[in-house]
Amino acid sequence: MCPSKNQLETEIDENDIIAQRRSKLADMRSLGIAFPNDFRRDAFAGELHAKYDEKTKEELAVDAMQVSAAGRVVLKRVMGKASFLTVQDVTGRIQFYVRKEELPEGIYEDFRKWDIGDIVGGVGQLMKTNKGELSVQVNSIRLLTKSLRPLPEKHKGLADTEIRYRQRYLDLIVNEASRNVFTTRSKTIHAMRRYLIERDFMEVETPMIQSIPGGGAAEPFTTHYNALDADMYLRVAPELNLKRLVVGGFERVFEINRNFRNEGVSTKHSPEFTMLEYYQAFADYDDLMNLTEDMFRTLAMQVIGTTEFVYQNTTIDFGKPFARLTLLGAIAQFNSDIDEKDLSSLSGAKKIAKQFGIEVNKSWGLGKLQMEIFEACVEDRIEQPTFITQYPIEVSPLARRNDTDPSVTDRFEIFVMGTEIANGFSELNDPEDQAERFRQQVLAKEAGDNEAMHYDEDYITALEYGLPPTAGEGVGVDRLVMLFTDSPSIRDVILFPHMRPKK
RNA sequence: GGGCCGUUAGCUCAGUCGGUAGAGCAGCUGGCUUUUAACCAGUUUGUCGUGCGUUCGAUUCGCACACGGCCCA
Repeated sequence: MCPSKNQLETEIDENDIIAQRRSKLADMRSLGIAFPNDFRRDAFAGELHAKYDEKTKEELAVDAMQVSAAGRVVLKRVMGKASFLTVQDVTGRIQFYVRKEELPEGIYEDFRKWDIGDIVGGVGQLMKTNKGELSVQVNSIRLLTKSLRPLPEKHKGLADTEIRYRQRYLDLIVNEASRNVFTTRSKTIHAMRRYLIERDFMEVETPMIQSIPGGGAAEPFTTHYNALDADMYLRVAPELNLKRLVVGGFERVFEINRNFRNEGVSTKHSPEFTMLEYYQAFADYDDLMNLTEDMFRTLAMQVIGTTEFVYQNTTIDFGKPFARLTLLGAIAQFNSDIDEKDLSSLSGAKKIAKQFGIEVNKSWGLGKLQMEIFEACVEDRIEQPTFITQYPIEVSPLARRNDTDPSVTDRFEIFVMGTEIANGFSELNDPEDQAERFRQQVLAKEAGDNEAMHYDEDYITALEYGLPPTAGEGVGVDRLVMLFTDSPSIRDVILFPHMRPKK
């Protein structure tokens, strides 16, 4: 009989270290339960340090506190009759002091064979060593889970980005900085949720699988829904459904969830990314800029404890009022040789676009040209948080027209360190205008723009029932976490970034 | 999709102007009852990413491919 593929792979993957550990596990199996689950702890490393680091050796000796702690062995210093183990749990590291004479007969000899990476539990007295390190002097120690594979190098850790992403668990075991990134991510999302709930927003979940992908200019992933026998899409945004909910009377809603865009991968783009999207009735884009500014400031304080932080060697200040510039004003401000007037005519804008080496597509209107020029000569250069407003109608098919200048919308995006962090606007609630904008999108799609939107008839119907005056915004959660954690790549803040399957 | 860089022991890395490889850590053996990346002595481990080519000989040179990273579109 041929061995299965899995067996083959396992065999190929084996080396001496794994074989030795597997043999140790076999010995454990022969003695009884090799993977026990009856050890209970009453202490965590981090709490022990927080509570007792200040106590002296003598004070601890008088108290003679008994604790039981558990975790993964990350360092060991074994001597003939006594040893020190550094054990890591979810809160940090605590040292175990293991003395042969305090353990039952024969246990110390077994213990000496345990490996770095094993999960152990120990019970004993809290004490301080002569060098002042808080430790648990164990009178009972058990191997709770045998680790068959050697951990990465104990000091330099795991550096190989491919392994860090593919085997994130290893990265998390070994690299404290990586653990911190993901706890910061969790705190950010928690604080965001609390911020909105405190302001009477209701959290909702809307479909990931949609028959018409809407709400964003992006190419969707496609799939087939067997039970309905229908081709479907993974959503590119929850926008249209959230606004349907506002039509339904939920005047403040938000969703923190994944969006999927079948597009390029880069340090700033992941095809599967997390977005906060929220809608507030009886508010406009100006209200949301104010809310965004306050929310970002609040999150920074709550999550990293300061509104001033360093991102890739640049100090970012969320404490000062965020700059606000119109799209055309920003282009003019960052390029002293460009005048807003030149940007306002099709011929002038084309000329400027060509100066920046932009390949002008014939189907582009003035608005698209202006957007391209902005991206070419402003976006990357914005460092401190800056709202850009008044985006052209052509590139904002769901946003409300400005009352005084109908060629632009009441829309903003906020940029930090050359990256768009959020996009919001007063919602277009005129169903007839929206229908016309959808028709323009369909024309663009037919002309070959894969990112153009579909015509969503039901959404128009919803608007015809009446969407109250509303503003909404999407916030790139991953990108915000990148800022808070000083991470250069979006993959660094996603636990399991997509990788090409290994062959 | 294009450009550049990388892939060597379980991990972190060196190296070979072409003669099949080393260090530290981890592992193993021995010693050590307050260590701190413990220490001391000894010791094991590699399809040098894959394939093809050039060559007497390729981990090293060339080409292709795979995977990853960064930049650009």
